[in-house]
Amino acid sequence: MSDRRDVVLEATLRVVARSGVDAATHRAVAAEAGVPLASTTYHFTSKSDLVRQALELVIERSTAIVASHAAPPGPEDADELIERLVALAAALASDERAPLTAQYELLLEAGRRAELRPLAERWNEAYLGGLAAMTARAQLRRPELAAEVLSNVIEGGLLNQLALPQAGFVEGSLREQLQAAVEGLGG
Amino acid sequence: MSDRRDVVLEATLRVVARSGVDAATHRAVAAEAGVPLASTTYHFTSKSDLVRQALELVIERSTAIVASHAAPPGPEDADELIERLVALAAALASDERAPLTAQYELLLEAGRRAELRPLAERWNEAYLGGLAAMTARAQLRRPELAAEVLSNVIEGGLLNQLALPQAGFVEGSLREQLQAAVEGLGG
DNA sequence: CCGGGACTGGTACATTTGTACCAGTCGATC
DNA sequence: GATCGACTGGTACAAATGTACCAGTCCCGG
Repeated sequence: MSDRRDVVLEATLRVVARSGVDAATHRAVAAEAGVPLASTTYHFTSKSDLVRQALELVIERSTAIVASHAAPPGPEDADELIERLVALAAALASDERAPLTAQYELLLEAGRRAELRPLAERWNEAYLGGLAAMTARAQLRRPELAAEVLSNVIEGGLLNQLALPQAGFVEGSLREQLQAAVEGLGG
Repeated sequence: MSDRRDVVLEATLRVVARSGVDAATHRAVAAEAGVPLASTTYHFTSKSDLVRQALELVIERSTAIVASHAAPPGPEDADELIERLVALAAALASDERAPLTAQYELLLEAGRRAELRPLAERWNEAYLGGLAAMTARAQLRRPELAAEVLSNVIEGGLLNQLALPQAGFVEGSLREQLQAAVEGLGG
C-alpha cells in the first residue's frame, strides 16, 4: 500500500467534484496529484477502475460520517432529532462539497452501469440505516417511514444546494423543512 | 427551422440519458440520430451548445408536465393533493426515465458551470411554483414550506429510484412518504 | 551485500475527439 | 429559368485520450 496510491485517489475525487466523472482522465488526475502519468495506470488497471475506487472511498467516508452522527444513544425527542439531522446534513455538505458531488455522480452512474449498483446500495443502506437508528427512539409514529421521508428531504435539499447554493441553507431552510416534516411524523 | 435539428436534439437526449452528458459527442449523437456528422456541427455551434439546448428542451417539457398537473383548480384537501403529487411524480418518471436522468445531470452540471445555472433556476422556480399552486388550497399550515418539503421528498425519491429502481415505487413507497409528510403538514 | 519485487518516471501509439472545410442539392424568390 | 441561401454529406486534421512499454530506483529479506 503506497501513499502514492492514496494521493492519486484523493486527486481523483477533487477532479470528479470539480469537473465530473468523465473529466477524471489519467492525465488530469496525474496533474492534479502532481505525479507522473504512469502512476495512475500502475496503481489502477483502467480508468473506470480508478473512478470506481475513488467513489468507494467517498462512500466509505460518508458512511463513517453517518455512523458517527447516528451513534447511540439516539435522540429521544423531536427537537434532539432535528439537531442531529441538521448536524449530519452540515457534515455531509462540508468539505468544499467535493464528496457530496461525487456521491450524486455515483447515484446517476449507478442507474447506468450495473457494476456501480452494489456501491450505491451500500450507501443507501448505511444512510437509511443511520437515519432509522436516529428516529428509533424519537417518539415517532412510524420510524422507518420517517427515516425514508427525512432522508429524501435531506438528499433533495442538498442536491438543490449543490446546483444553486444559498447561504445558510442547512441551518435555515433545511432545518425548517425537517421541523415541518417531523412535526407531522411525530406522535 | 429544420426537422433535422429536432432529430439531433432528441438523439442527444437519448444519449445523455443512456451514457451521461460527456458521452454526448458529436459522433455518438449523429449515429444515434442517423444523420451525418456535420449535421451536428452545422445546427449547433459547439458541443456544449448542443448539450445546453438539449437540456433546455428537457426542462421545457418537464415544466409543461408540472404546469399541467398543477393547473387550477388546485386540490382542496390532503387526499386530493396526494393523488396529484403521485400523478405528477409518475409523469416525471415515465418516458423511459430519459428526461429525468438528463434533469439530474443538469443540476449537477449547474453546480459547476455558471452558464447552466439560469436554466436550473428556471426549472426550480417552475417546479416549486407548481407545487405551491397545489398546496395553496389544500388546507395546509404553511403552504410554501410544504411545497419545499414535498418537492424534496419527490426529488430525492426519484433520484434513488433512478439509481436503484424498485417496482411500484411511485404508487407505493413514495405515496406513503407523501402521506406521512402531509399528515404532519396538514392542519 | 545482493537479488528481486514494488514502484517510479518517461515515452510511444493507436483511437477518439471537436471542429473546420468543401463541394454538392434543394426550394423558394425574382 | 437563374440565383441565393439554407442545408446536406463527406472528409481532414490537430489535440486529447487510454493504455502499453521500458529503463531505472528503492527497499527489504536472505
